[in-house]
Parts: sequence; structure tokens; C-alpha cells
Amino acid sequence: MQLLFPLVTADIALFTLIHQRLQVLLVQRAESPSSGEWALPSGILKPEEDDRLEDTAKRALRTKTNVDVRQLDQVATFSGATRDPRGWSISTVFFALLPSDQVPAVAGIRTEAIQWCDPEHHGHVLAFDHAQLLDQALRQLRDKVGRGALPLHLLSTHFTLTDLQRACEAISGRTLDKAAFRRQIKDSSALVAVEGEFVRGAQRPAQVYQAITDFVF
Amino acid sequence: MQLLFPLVTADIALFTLIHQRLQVLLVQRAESPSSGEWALPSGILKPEEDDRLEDTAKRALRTKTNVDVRQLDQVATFSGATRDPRGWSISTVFFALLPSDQVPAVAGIRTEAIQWCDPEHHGHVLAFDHAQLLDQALRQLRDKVGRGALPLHLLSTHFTLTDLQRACEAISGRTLDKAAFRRQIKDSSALVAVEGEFVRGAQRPAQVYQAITDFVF
DNA sequence: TTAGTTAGTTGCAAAAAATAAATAAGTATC
DNA sequence: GATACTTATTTATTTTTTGCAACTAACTAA
Repeated sequence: MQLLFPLVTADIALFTLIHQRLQVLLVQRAESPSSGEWALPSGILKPEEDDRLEDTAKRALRTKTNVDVRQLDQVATFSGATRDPRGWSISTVFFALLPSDQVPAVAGIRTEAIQWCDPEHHGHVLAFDHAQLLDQALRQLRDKVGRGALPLHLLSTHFTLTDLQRACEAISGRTLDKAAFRRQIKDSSALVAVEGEFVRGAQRPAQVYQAITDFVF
Repeated sequence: MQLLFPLVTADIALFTLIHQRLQVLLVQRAESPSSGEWALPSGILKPEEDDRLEDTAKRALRTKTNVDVRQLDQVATFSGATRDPRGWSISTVFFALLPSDQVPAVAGIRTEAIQWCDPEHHGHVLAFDHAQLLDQALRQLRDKVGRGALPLHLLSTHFTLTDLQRACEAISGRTLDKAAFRRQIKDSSALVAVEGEFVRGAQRPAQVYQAITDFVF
């Protein structure tokens, strides 16, 4: 069956850090088509409800995974007659970052299961062209961080510079130099030290930082 | 009136060089809404005709301006209930580059006029949110060239290194250093010299270059 | 006290980028 | 034909950025 109008969806690659590893949230589809297969969380546009496609994405995430995100980055829009068996479809892909302490444990309605997976070797065959969508989302996240953007949304509001460096390393997939990393942060002036607050361990206490008030990823 | 389904369009910012200046193609709309106002060339998705949104964009450009482009770069997708008076709409924006010797002179059907304009100071109030779309297209072009991509599609198949440097300067809006520019080109190895072919003037002849066969912008 | 651990800084060499200068190869003019 | 002029192309020099290693700081644990 061919639809007169295209199917319009918003898909999200939601990233988090678990044990210093970058993970992406996948859901097992509960409905046809591709029921039982794994995919990115996805929602169909509801013009009466959504102001913009960003809202479709947020709503989908809330409905299927009980997660609320504020920051969304648009990755790209995929379109065509064959990428979804229901017919001509348009999917705008976003990615979002979530601190590990907000990791959802409960599946939403109409979703069989949700799971955090390694975005590169997720071990599932993904439905539709979602493998490609995820690839591109991951690449865009890496490029952005590689160009100096600080993925603060992966961390709690208060964090140490080592926390942040570990996050960047998890994203880029390689270890970074401590001195160079701190130089870069000094230059960006996107962080402020929280005076008098430290994280203690079996070593010299680490200064706690937070984002400046008007920080944007 | 509110549509049940969103209006889906593809919009193009078509750039060229005229007298060493970067220009973008604007069209004067011949139909409602916003008839008479200036805008980016835009077309409505026809699922029966278009394989992907890229095809919608190419078709729109062909129809309205008699221009055929091969390379398209996706910029972003804009969406919302209020950006187009016809109702909930989705516009995926692309940009393309065209050599100045393929500049179209004739307006297509359903277009009152077409005009090459300075993309930053085009002197028109643009319809819908097209000023924003154009801004973002220009920014993306600049970023890409700033990261080392060579805008060969703005030039003829044969060109000199100075031609190419002028093109990059027109895009970035500042003068570039000759030595550094040539080093960058050597490193990229995206060009090959056309043996024995030179451009002559009142000076030392300039070596002619062309893109390698599998060049991608 | 001492060993161990991570935080944070400093110094330097290598690499890269920006700037300047020199050389090359032609045309136009005297 | 010599000289001036113009732009192409390369070479040299300086400055800035980056990568690496070492060093000091400040704590805990034994």
C-alpha cells in the first residue's frame, strides 16, 4: 500500500556514560512493522500535539522510555520510498546526552524492552535503516566533541575535570592528554570552579566545576 | 485551515561565484502564499515522483530555474505549525554549488523572476523563515570550506590554484595566505595538474588543475 | 613516617600555521 | 634588447599550537 502523504517520524540516539563507556539507548519494537526488532526510539509526528519535530522526538522518548531531555542536536533527515515498509517516509534524526544517574530502568508503553548498548558494536540487527542513522548520529557527536564542544550533558551538574576528560575520551574513543585538555578548557571558559567544593579520594582533592549559566553544547 | 498531514518541501540555497563574489539564487514567488516576495527555490515533495528529498530539491530547481545540479549538501530540517501559513510544514534545506558559466538566465515556470544576490546582504525581505534557512546554509558552507573542503563545484573543470583560492576567499569572507593554501591542497591530494596546460596572462603562466576522478566535495 | 594515588602545573621539543621574502616566467614599454 | 611590471610558485623565517614527559601538590592508608 502506498500512502498519499509521507510518514513523518523523529528518531533519537540517546547517549549516556555507563562505567566510563559511551552507550546508546535501543528499544525493542512492540508493534508492526519490524515488531521484535531493535531500533532507535522513534515517534510519529502529531501536528496537533507537536510544535516542532524536536517535540516529536522528546515526546517519543518520554512515551517509550520515560526519559525527559532538554538539549537536542539535529543530525540529518532521511527520506525515501523504501526505507520503511509502510511507504514513503521521512525521519529526522536527533541525538541527546543524558547523565548516567538519570538512566531509565522502566520501559514505556508499547515498547517490549529497552537496553543500553555500545553504539559501535551493539550486537543487534537494527530495524529499517537505523544502523545508518545511528552511525551518523555517533559521527556527529564525535565531530562536535572533536571540535572542542564539551559534553557536559553527560555529567551531573557538578563534576571534576577528570570526569569531563573521561567523558570526552569515551566519545572520541582514544585517550587525551591531560595538559592539552585543560588548556583547551581554560580557553573555552565554559566552566567555572565551584569555590570550596572538592571531590575527595585517596589523593589530592579534585576541584569541582560546573557549566556557566548560559552554556550551550 | 489546518492540514491533517504536514506540508513537506525541499529548499535549496544555490551558490555561485560572480566576479569573485559569492552569490545565492533567489526567486520571486509567483504563487500564493507570499506571492511577490523573494525566497529560496522550493518545491513540494511528490512521493510518486521523488525517490528521496534530494530529488525534490533537484526537481524544484530544474522547474523553477532551469538548473541541473548533481551535488547536494543537506543543511538541516525546519519544522513547525507557524512557519508557513498553509499549516504544519517541514522543510529540508540543501545547498549546492554551480560554476559561474552555468548561471541560468531564464526563469522557469511559475516563477516571476530569479536573481543572484549577496547571501549576507541580499536586500530583500525573504518569505517565510527563509532568511534563517539561508543563514544556516551559508554557515554550513563556510564551516565545510573552513575545515578544508575544496569548493571545486564553483569552478569549471579546469582551473588554476589562484582561481580556487579566490573561491575559498569569497566563501570565507577573508583573504587567505598563498603558501598555506597551497600546502593544504598538496596534503589533500584532491587535485591533479593537467600536464602542459597553462593559463597565460601578463605574467608567468599558471598551471591548470582538475579534480581527481573520484572527488567528493 | 612512608608508600601510594590521583590532581594539577610546568617545561620543552616537535609540529603546524602565519608571515615574509625570494625566485620564476611571462608581457608590455622604452 | 633592456627594463619595468605582474602574477605564479617556492623557500625561508617566525610564531603559535600541540604532544609528551616530568614535576609538585595534597590527600589516604598502612
